[in-house]
Amino acid sequence: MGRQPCCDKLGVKKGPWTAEEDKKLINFILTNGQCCWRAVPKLAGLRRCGKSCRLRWTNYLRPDLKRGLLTEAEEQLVIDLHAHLGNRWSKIAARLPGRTDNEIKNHWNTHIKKKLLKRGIDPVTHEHLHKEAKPDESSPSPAVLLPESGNNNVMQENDGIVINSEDNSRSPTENSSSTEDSLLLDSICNDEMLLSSLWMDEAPLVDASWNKNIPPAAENTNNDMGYPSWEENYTWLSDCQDFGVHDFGFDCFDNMELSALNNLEMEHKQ
DNA sequence: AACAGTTGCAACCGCACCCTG
DNA sequence: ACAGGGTGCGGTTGCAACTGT
Repeated sequence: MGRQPCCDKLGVKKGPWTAEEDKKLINFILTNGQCCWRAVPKLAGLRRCGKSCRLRWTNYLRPDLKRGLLTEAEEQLVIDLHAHLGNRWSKIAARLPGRTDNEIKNHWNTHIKKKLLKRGIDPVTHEHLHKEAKPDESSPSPAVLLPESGNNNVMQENDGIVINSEDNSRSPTENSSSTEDSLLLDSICNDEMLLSSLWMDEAPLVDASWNKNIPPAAENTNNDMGYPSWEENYTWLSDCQDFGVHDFGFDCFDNMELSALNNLEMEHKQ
């Protein structure tokens, strides 16, 4: 009812972001931090809606993002958390450092859903689609099978939702996830308090460190959450952005002067 | 090589929630 | 208590890349 649109539809660009736009947004956020998103496009010189800027930043440009496919461990964790939380992707994403809700949602819809269906599991309820196909279901109450934590397969009862274990064919050693992933998974799956707190929405979010208005220089310092430093992320961005994040002129890097932007911009145009 | 079908992901849309005055 | 603005979230769409014929 008379609610103002988040942006003036006229003159607002839509569709894929260009390298130039990314650069502007990154520079702006790194210089000013995240402030009122509505004001960002104007201040950053972008013809985009503030919402679009926020989405682009949180889903793609944020330097603390991991790229690439989810590891087996992460995938299993997503399944586990989904069984508890349902389609609350942001809550799930909060448990997977460096992953975004959008990324997880996409991965769920394109990969995990199919995998579960293949195994005869309903991706919505996490219950077996064909009970008869599972003759040994003698357990009176549904149980949650948490992913391998070290060497113990933990069957855990939980709120009447069944999570099937990962493909039985997958041996623990086959789990290609990194030690970090395993530790993360272990810590989460073994932490009943955490699991219950997920229900209560009270647990501290793991990515809470990536927050508003943090000057890049401060962010650059070590954090005790073990997130990649800005230097590390810079490397990531270099790898992942085809236009080269070195074009961005992070002012937190001594040797990255804003003036370099212009040079690199020219480079990009070639 | 060309085309059609499929897949995967980035981005958009609209609603809901939260905060502030 | 209420209204309005800002932000976050989940669902959906569009399109590029990939695969099969």
